[in-house]
Amino acid sequence: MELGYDRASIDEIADRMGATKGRVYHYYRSKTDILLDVHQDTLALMTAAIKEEMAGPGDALTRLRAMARRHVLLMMEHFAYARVTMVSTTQLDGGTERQRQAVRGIRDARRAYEHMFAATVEEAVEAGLTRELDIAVATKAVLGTLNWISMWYDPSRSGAAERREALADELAEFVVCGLRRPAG
Amino acid sequence: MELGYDRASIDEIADRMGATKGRVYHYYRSKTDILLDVHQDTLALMTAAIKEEMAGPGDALTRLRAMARRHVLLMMEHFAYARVTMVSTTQLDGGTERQRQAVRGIRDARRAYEHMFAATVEEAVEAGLTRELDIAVATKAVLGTLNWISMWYDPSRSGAAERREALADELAEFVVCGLRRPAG
DNA sequence: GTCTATACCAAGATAGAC
DNA sequence: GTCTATCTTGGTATAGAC
Repeated sequence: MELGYDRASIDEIADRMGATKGRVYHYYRSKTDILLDVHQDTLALMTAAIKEEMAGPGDALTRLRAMARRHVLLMMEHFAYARVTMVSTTQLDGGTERQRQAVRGIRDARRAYEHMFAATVEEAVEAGLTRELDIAVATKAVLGTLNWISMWYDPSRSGAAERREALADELAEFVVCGLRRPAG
Repeated sequence: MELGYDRASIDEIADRMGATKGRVYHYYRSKTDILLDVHQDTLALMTAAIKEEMAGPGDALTRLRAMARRHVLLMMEHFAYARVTMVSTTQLDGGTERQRQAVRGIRDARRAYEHMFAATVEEAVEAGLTRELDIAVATKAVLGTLNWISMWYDPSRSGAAERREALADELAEFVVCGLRRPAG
């Protein structure tokens, strides 16, 4: 989270655990495997939560708002994971076959995650709740608003639960308004 | 753009120039200096352009739309620079005093850049053009939508000028709608 | 101004004692 | 399961010929 993948050396990681390399390598075969694990855990956690919200009550825009809110709250709550997952997405590449397979799995999981948002946007469009828009681009816009949190949120500064709720509400409102058909 | 800062070795850079290390080090004292230059050039270019749009005609939301459009078009046109600037923002740290000073300059320039958007959002709020919102968060939301392009746009795939214009319009519309006071 | 050759070091990974 | 010691490599940077 603080240093990025490349700058975070195994020695540094071990230091923060109050240990040495040996311990790290007892649990992980390689540095890449650690990163892959972080991605998998984060995606699994967030996918489960968003799937829940997606199945909730209300029309498509109401559910999209709930998904956005939840997404923001999860990112803030698990900020270290979220930030790593966002920032190092493009750097995923496996050396061994096992790792390449893991990378493919992660890419698929990411696509599936984004697709939950895209599908809900599409539903909103078809229900006539939105202005005229391109579904793919609108989905990127929504996720951009939400994911960009990983670039500016500082958990040590605004970590209070109420503050997080307020941020989540504000950003959810922004994306819903960005899509919604103007009244009248 | 393709590999990120750490993975892009000087050897690789030289290769793509059809040269060797020697040439690179003839023009740059260190790898860090190359990155600092990319940041400075990008910020200078974009700041000049957005300042223009900011001084344009129309109310605050109209100008914000123009700024957003221009921001998107610039990011796509200078995509390699834009992507590097976004992705490596947090990795800027200077070893020498000269570099630390450059980093400070870049941070200030970034703040000033963001402030142009924040000031225009504030103007829109004060003119009563927006719904009720937190200016700082709304500005982050706007820039998130726009900057997230650096994570998904593929210039080799959708590089046609009309396509770029359409993307810029779509995203600009999204952010304006995200802020605007609902009619009625 | 550009190259080759090389110094030098940080960091990933392993071996083996305890 | 954890450590220390060590191997190995890739990558930044420099020296100096052309």
